[in-house]
Amino acid sequence: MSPSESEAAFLARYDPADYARPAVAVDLVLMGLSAGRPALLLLRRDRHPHAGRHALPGGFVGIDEALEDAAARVLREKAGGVPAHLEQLYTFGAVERDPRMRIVTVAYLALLAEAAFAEALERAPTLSFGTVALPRRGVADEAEAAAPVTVLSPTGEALRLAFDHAEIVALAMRRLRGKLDYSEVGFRLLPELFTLRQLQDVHEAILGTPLNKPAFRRRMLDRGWLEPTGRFETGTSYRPAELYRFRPTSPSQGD
Amino acid sequence: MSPSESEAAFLARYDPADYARPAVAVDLVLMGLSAGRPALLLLRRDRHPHAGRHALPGGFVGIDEALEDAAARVLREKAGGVPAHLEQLYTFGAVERDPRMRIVTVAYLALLAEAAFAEALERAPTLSFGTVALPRRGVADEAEAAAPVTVLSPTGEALRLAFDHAEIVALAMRRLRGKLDYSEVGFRLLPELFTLRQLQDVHEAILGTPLNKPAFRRRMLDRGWLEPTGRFETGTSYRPAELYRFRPTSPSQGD
DNA sequence: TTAGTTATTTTTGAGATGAATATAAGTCAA
DNA sequence: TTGACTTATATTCATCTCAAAAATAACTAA
Repeated sequence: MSPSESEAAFLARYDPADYARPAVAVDLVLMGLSAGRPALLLLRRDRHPHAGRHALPGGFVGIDEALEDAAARVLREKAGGVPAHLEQLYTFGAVERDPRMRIVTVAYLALLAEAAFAEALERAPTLSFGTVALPRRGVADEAEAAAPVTVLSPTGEALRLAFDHAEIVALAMRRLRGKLDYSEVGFRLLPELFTLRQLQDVHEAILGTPLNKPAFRRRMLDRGWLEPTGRFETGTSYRPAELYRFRPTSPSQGD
Repeated sequence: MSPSESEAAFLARYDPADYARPAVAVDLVLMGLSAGRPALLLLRRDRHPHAGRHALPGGFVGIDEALEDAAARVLREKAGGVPAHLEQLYTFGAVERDPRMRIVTVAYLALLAEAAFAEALERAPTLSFGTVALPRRGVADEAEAAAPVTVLSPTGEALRLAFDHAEIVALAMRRLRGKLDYSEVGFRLLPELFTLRQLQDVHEAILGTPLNKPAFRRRMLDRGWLEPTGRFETGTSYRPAELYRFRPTSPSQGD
């Protein structure tokens, strides 16, 4: 091939080396809050392998489909198209992670607001529900230790997850915790209008630890992300709190 | 299939659905320091597509090869087996990112100590060298803005990178910056024994900003990661600094 | 009107950080 | 040998952040 050959000519006879290829999939950690606890949406497998265990919703990536599009499609297919914040987590590629064949899976974290989470559970009756048991954020584990996460069924038994999905869920929790304080992920779990107490509840649920109230509100307000609406919550006994709205400041990148 | 069928029997006749699959590759950001600046090792492409541009070293993932193993293999093949810290960055899967065929690539960050970096450049004569021009860490860009990174040749011209590799390099820099202060990546760019001034130089090079010396040394020493050796640097004019060694405390996870 | 509960603000103190200064330890040149 | 010079290291002080506590405000229910 001469270097002056045109790019078009080169492409025309390009022969894609055909070695055996791993399959490429996406798996989604559909996370929301339920009764103040971090919760997941799972599918119970009724087939080999790992029949009877619970798995993350996922699907293969189409040959003409971008990774993000595949993740969005799986979200639509499995959770009925509820709105969610999607973010790539990590890619898992151990050789034996699926006994059927070699599958490389790109894990995504999908954050659903509480209403969307409940709606997904209604719309898709095959989805089941698990809460994440936090290993109690000890004092000295700031350095995101490899926290072994346990997923509990609504009745409180520990669920066995299929494949390496427990590892994926653990990573999702770790990522969420790590980003919570300096990114906007916390707001993705809330409705559009929310009180500072609700925001604090979300943070406490994810961190698994109580937070100082005045310090938390000052920090959040100083961030410049909160827009007071002048409206107040209703239906409460006692003094109603002001409702805020999330106002993203900069273009803000996902990681 | 009856649910009581044995798993082995099921696997025996499992027919892996054969849709067209994307190819899976790994690309490595080989990063080190050269003369106090962040630097990269690149390969100049002599073929279509993007002939003449510079690309990250990479390779396809074997059907029986874990992702990390593929990354380690590429490191061996392209950089002559120098030691490096390897860490998965992100997976890029846009449909048209390579005009030849659909390739999903898992990007890895490889950190080479200064000696290893120089050694790789010697051993692999096809590798070329670029420094990363930092867009000067402005005051208010703490929220990892999408910093457009420029890679410069040794003579100072801007290099054009192939494919989406500029994006990958930008992400690598962002990740490095983000983790620098609370993880051990800074030490991966240093030899086993180093002075506090060298450590500070590494941080300043990556952040692109000067740091307060006493505050920096206090912070680092308080981390508990530094083990004084009682030995001192030699060959310097003026007072020699003490040599320290990195001592990882906890098992410490990668991201 | 008063007790009870939660929202919000203010105050206080501890700890981390940045800047400046002081001291120590080496080389080099006279 | 001495002193100038340079850098490492230690100390001091002011500032800032943030947690904890206390005080105040706003509402409901009795």
